[in-house]
Amino acid sequence: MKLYNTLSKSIEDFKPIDENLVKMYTCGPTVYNYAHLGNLRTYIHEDILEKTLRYLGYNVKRVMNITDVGHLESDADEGEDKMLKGAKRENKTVWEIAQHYTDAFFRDIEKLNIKKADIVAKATDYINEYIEFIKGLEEKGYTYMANGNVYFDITKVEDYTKLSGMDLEQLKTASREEVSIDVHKKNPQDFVLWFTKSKFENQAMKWDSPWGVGYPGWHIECSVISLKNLGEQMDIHCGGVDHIPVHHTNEIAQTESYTGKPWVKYWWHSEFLIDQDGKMSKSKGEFLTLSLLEKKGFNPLSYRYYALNSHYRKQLAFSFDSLASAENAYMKLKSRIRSINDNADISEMELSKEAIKYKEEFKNCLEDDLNTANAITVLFNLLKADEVTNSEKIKLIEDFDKLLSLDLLKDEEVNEVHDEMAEYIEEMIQNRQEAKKNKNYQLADAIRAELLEKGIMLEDTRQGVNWKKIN
RNA sequence: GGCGCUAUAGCCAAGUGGUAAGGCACAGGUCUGCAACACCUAGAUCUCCAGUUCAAAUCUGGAUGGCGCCUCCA
Repeated sequence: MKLYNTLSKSIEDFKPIDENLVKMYTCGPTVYNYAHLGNLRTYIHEDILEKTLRYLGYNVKRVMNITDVGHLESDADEGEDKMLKGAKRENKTVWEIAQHYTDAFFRDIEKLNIKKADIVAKATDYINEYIEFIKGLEEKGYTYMANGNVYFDITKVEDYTKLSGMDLEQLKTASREEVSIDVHKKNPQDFVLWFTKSKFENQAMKWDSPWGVGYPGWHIECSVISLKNLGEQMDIHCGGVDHIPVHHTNEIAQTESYTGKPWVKYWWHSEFLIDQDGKMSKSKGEFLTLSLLEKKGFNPLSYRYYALNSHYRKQLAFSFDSLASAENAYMKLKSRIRSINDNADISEMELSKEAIKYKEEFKNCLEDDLNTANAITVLFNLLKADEVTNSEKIKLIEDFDKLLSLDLLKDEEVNEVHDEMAEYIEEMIQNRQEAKKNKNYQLADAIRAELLEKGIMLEDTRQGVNWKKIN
């Protein structure tokens, strides 16, 4: 399998450290608000990555953190704590906020058919481990105290910017004006490992530590949670591109300083979903959520289809028009599959050479740095293929859908109506057929119009009359 | 101010040296009393300029547009 590695800035052959187990870490959500569509796009592609590895026969152990301890707006200890801000807004304790949005997150990913990570770790469950970790860094001389906070000294690290490829000298001299500067830092890139100074009187999340009562810095959780659950080295670390220059860079600095070993073999980053106004951002306030899509009548899986139709390393510009077009395509795809499903004999087990060719093509697309758009094209080509039998098609679609997770073979119960209603519909159809036979088309059309008004659409097919519920 | 990504038909989007996948929408057709469904068919020389090459959307240089990062964010 070929995979792009941010560390080398090139596509590499994927070879896990231990061939029997792929260790994978994915940065999870900060639970002070709902996940937005951009966040979810990343989780969809991470899901594809994990499922592709499993599809190719690897065992995978995947860890995801839930950030439930407050992040500040910046290391300068300014702005507002996010959890606290959420709590104030909704009149709840920070713990309630965290629980509420954690639950909402898992509901969202379930609707999108995203597999839950094997291990889901809450940041607040690892406080003692953070303290041990910071102590370890302190003993090795990587830290300093200033203004009550414990800082990591990046000048002690060789090649601090190896992931981002940025030039530290340039960063020093040319920083944007709006960025507030923490005067206590020796170097602008130094970051806080443990805070004891907080401007927020009612900061609810506090723990005792050798440096005083306070709370952990925001980079530390990913390092410690991964060390605890995956050991000192891992294969793939995932996240959004925004994490490259700061969060992941700092994770590498502290983790490799702590263990003295190279940490992550492949860094995997997903590009942004952008809005008409640019990047979608939680802190901007207004943002698109999955439940908003549902309110507008979209199927969550249409969004999954939409996301899979583009590449994870390319920005995607979101619009309701293109989502609607994706939903249309997705619904048509499902209905085509349903029509072949009706006359397929699934008991047949052996796949022909022709059918296996499609399976290979599908696999090749995913092995090519997760080219999901082309994988879907293989699916469309399969549907059109004359040389493949219907039962083989169904078998292959079942196989593909283990990965795509678009419920391709699942029939929605769109036609669920009361028995009385069903009887009524059948009766009306009979009446209409009768009218048609008598060439009374006016009556036939009137019946069709009447049913349509009740939300029932008729379809005259070669096999007979079908009806379906709309809206 | 610095770093980086990107530009393909009305829309979404693959393709990274050999003469443009796929989907949606639209149009034409088959079917149908009509409509819808389904099926078939048609449709772009790849932002612009210059260069490398027998050959470029695909490599190089430049221009222009869009976007991201350097602040918490996927």
